[in-house]
Amino acid sequence: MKYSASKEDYLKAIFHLQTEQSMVTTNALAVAMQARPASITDMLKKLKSEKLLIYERYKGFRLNNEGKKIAVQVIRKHRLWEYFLVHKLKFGWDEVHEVAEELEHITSKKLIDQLDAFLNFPVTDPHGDPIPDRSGKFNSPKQLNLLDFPMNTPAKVSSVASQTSDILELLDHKSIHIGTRLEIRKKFLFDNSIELKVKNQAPITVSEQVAQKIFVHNDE
Amino acid sequence: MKYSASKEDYLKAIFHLQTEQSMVTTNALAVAMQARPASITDMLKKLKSEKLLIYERYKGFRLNNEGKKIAVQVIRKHRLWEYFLVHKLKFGWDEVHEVAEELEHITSKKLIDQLDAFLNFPVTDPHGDPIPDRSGKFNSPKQLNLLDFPMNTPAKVSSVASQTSDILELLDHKSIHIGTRLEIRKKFLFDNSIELKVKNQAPITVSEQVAQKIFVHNDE
DNA sequence: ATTTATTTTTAGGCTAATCTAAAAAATAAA
DNA sequence: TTTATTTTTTAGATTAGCCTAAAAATAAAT
Repeated sequence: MKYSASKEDYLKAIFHLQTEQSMVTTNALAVAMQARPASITDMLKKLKSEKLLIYERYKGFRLNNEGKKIAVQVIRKHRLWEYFLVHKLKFGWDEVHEVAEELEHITSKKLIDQLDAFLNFPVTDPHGDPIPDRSGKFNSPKQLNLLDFPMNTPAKVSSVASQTSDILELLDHKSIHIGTRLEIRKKFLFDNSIELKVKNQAPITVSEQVAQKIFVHNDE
Repeated sequence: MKYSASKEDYLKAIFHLQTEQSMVTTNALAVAMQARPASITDMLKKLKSEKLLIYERYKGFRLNNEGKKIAVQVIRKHRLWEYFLVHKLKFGWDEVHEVAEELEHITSKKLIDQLDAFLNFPVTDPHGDPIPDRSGKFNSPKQLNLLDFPMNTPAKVSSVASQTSDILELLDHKSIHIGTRLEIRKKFLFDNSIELKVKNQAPITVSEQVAQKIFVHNDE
């Protein structure tokens, strides 16, 4: 249950890649890890023999549950440390990444749980990315129209579930992009349209069809 | 100006050993590092070629100024993290060492200086050992009878220079232990006895013989 | 459906930090 | 002062994580 910093970095990188492509390729990981493809293959064999991922040569790979669990814990540590650096040590949000890359490999479970409590269980890091809780559950993105957290809670756009130029044009026109912070102001039962407030803008309304395509997460 | 965790550990261990014996031996370091003597010799050659210590084969070794400087910075980091763990994350003083062994190798200078400020520039770690400041200066323990800092400055017992049961009984009776905070109230020139104030206690007086055995450091 | 290009893997090396076993130097003892 | 003991160093391996260069498998193009 103890992995080298390097292995943890691989698991984390694979985790991020496999949310985009369900099968990850050697080359993609080589780019992400800034390493040569041959090195990736070496490490894949080790991670496979430790039963952290499924992998068949020439066919790509993906984490299994065990691998995901570890990756998520590393991500949790990374984001909690970033939060600590910004909110307690007065770092700028743009200068915390490198330091967190080191801190995320400290192994004490107690350390990270106490840190979490000390920080009051934050749900988003300084870049707005969700911080998984100690059981590994993310403050997971939800469709804007199905949002269950209360009105006026700050939310942040994490993805758009359609890449058709029609919806992108619409969102672009309303200045809604990945990362945009917004709040729900009102839901109209008549047509399930939603009134939103984006910072420094007049309130805008989106239809149910649009809201279905926008994924947001809690961002308090 | 960047050294591996392993090298930092060697420098730190040598630093501690050379306060006791001015020339450190391969075997002594092997014991301290829990490694075989052959491994020590290997590393000594590397550290020598990096100009961190003086070393002649078969003759022992000691850190030069550059080596000491690095060792002290590692010790500073270790002790600041211990302080953080105890005072902010509610660790017990007896469970912080291992975690600090990892944290001390994080390389960001800014991190450690911001942490220092966040903690309000503490001068002693949870074990009562002095924390060097950012320039590397120690708040070093002094014999209670030779104390040069002003009256009523809070001081903290860092060690007792004798383990005979006679003196331990006396100190125990007066509730003076390692870690006890006290202030000097008065020095009597007649017999060099000293009047002390320990928190929540009536003032007490100790003889010169006792004061000589008590080492304290500044603890404001 | 071959040929060509790309991707991935294998084969063999390198470095840091460790180890064991054996040789050499220093120290202690007879 | 020679011999024995202890300490230290050398010599040669090992492991993790990376590399380059070449071979093998897959994918793309004609």
